Amino acid sequence: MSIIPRAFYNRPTLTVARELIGARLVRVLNGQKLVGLITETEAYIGETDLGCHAKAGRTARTAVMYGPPGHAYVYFTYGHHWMLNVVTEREGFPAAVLVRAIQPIEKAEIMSQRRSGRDTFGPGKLTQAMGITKTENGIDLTRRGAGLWIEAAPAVPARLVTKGPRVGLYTVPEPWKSKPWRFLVKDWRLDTGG
DNA sequence: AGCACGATGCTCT
DNA sequence: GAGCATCGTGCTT
Repeated sequence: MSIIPRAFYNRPTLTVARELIGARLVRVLNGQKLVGLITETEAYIGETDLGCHAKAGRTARTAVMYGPPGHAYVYFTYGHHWMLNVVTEREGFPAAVLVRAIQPIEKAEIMSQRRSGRDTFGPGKLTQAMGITKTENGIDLTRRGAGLWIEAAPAVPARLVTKGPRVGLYTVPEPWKSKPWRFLVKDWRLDTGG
């Protein structure tokens, strides 16, 4: 399988968010190669997007979003959960795609164990299933070196993809709160042919 | 099956 | 010191 190159991420964030649906998220953990298909994403686009962390400008936390595309932006929230994002657009423009759900397809049993048998559907759940924490913040997802990368996969046809408002932006003002910048697979599941 | 709420700690004001 | 791109439990229907 081929790693998705940096040029893929150096494009409009909405395009990247849509095209990451179906891609293979790969994580090497304790010598095991865990793989999940990305089934849900959200776009966060620049300082003018009041749902995006970069709305407050460049800070220690958001610095990664201002860096080159194709890197991981991992942050901690609600006192419990790690969120995995992929930095998009040109260096200097803060934007990223939040990976909200995966469908485990290789070593699914390991990921299930790490979740005590519960599902991996949710942004904080997939990072727990794949062992992604602040250690992975800032790593280059276009190389295998750090044990976390994204591989290309067959395109998911438009009829299988839905979009809607982003989740959890309770206090974000309109129009940002309702922008249809969330992409997800219908029925939460891709046909893996077996 | 759905909703309400508490957990829990980091980041920014 | 408040708020937060969430999750799991427990209670209600």
